[in-house]
Amino acid sequence: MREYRHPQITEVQLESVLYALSDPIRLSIVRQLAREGEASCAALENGRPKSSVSHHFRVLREAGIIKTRNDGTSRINGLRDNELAEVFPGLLPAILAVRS
Amino acid sequence: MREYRHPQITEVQLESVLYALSDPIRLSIVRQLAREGEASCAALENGRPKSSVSHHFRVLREAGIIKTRNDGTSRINGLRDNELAEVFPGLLPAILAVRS
DNA sequence: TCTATAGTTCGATATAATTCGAACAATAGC
DNA sequence: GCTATTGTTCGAATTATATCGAACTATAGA
Repeated sequence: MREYRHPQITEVQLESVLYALSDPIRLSIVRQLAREGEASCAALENGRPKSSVSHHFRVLREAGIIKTRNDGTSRINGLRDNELAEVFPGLLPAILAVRS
Repeated sequence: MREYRHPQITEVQLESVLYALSDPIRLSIVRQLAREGEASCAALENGRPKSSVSHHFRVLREAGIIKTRNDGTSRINGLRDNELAEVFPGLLPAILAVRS
């Protein structure tokens, strides 16, 4: 599959990040990535339809929160936490510190 | 007018806060409140229809981000920043630190 | 009491997001 | 090449949000 387009971290919008993280499913995906590091989409599906999960990954990716790379038939997702810390210092840690 | 219902700070949902702040108009209201302290709704209208602005204040209030009290014919709004810091430490400061 | 001021609420419309099945695409392994 | 595995994309239905005019409520002040 083709590569994804990830926004430059400098063009990431605060509003888009907040919106992306305001969805419980997406927030739980981000929490899981924070706990476990990288993960495939399948590892984060939790029984939901693949198309729905794929949609949420897209929102997170386009908001600049995760990066996705190809590995065989899998996509490996990871947080862009270091980059986010450059433009929104403290934001992701503050969110992840909240009891799930 | 009757009093508003404000959620207890302990029942405020992180997702609701993030959602409320993901709207540019609401975020700008919050930034303005952070800069100037308390303000009436009218002071934050910026030429928008009153009914639209009222809607955004409601979203912010129900999310637990602002408190509103009556003062004559005006409502005075203020951030619940101290309370929010108890449940989501560092969140609001991280958001407000971002260049508008 | 009359009028102005400040917001809320209602209702209708328009726009956007979510959800998920079905079809499709890309890779790995036999 | 065939098949299984992983996801993506499309399309359609449902749901949620935003927007804003109009009617309404509540208070202040003359």
